[in-house]
Amino acid sequence: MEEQHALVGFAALSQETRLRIVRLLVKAGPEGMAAGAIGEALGGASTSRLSFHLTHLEHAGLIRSRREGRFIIYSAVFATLAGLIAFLMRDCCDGHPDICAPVAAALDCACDPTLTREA
Amino acid sequence: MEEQHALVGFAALSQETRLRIVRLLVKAGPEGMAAGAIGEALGGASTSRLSFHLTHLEHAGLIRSRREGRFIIYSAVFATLAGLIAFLMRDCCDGHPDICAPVAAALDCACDPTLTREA
DNA sequence: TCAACCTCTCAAGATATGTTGAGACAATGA
DNA sequence: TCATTGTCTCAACATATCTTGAGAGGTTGA
Repeated sequence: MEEQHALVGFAALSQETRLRIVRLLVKAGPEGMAAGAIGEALGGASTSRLSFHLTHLEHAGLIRSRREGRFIIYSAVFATLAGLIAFLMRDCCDGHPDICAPVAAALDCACDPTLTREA
Repeated sequence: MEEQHALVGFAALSQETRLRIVRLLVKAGPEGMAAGAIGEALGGASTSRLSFHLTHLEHAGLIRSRREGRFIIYSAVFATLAGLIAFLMRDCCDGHPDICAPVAAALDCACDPTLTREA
């Protein structure tokens, strides 16, 4: 990931509505959610406001959309999220393998830790 | 980490000068760098501008400062960086352990993968 | 075709953010 | 004490961003 992409990504995440959308879609997984469902989950965001932020997030590459009938379904792009994290922490360990341990530990999810070494 | 802290953190990272400072300090490790050295590494940022962004980052908890003689040394706060990542990806794996694998893989540093399971 | 539905686009005002330059504070060594 | 060095604070301007409301574009089922 290049700096410019990272800047756009972090800017996209630095707004309350957008951060909530991303976290919602991270939880929703690849199936994603329709724009209307996102709006409901967020509780009373006007459609234009929601659309503005969804467009913003899509331009940042953090989410993607697909049409299903009259619904537009949004889902998180996990590769971009991974890229942001990688860009931020790149070179953190050069000569100091212990330093970024808490960062790795932050991914306290159910992932098999062996996955960390692949790809 | 709470939402408000995460928002402040991502906002701090969404500005070119600040993102460069953080990456510089991530590489510098716990020893950190003096404000002047940071300014030189960044190449021609005025002192007031640099100070503004350093203060901003410190308020966001992403860096900390200590005085050494007439120098002020800044260093990255890895726990906050870890918190940001954790906040973003929390619950990503519920029922889908394979989804966040690329995110974990993004931490392609020299860390011992077993560290991922600790703390 | 028509009405209902879901979502997007656009322009305008309010608010937040970044940059600059001048000046001030603190620490050092002579 | 004084000059020098390193860094911070402040106010003003320029710019970017968010919200709102009205309106329009596709899609569906009758």
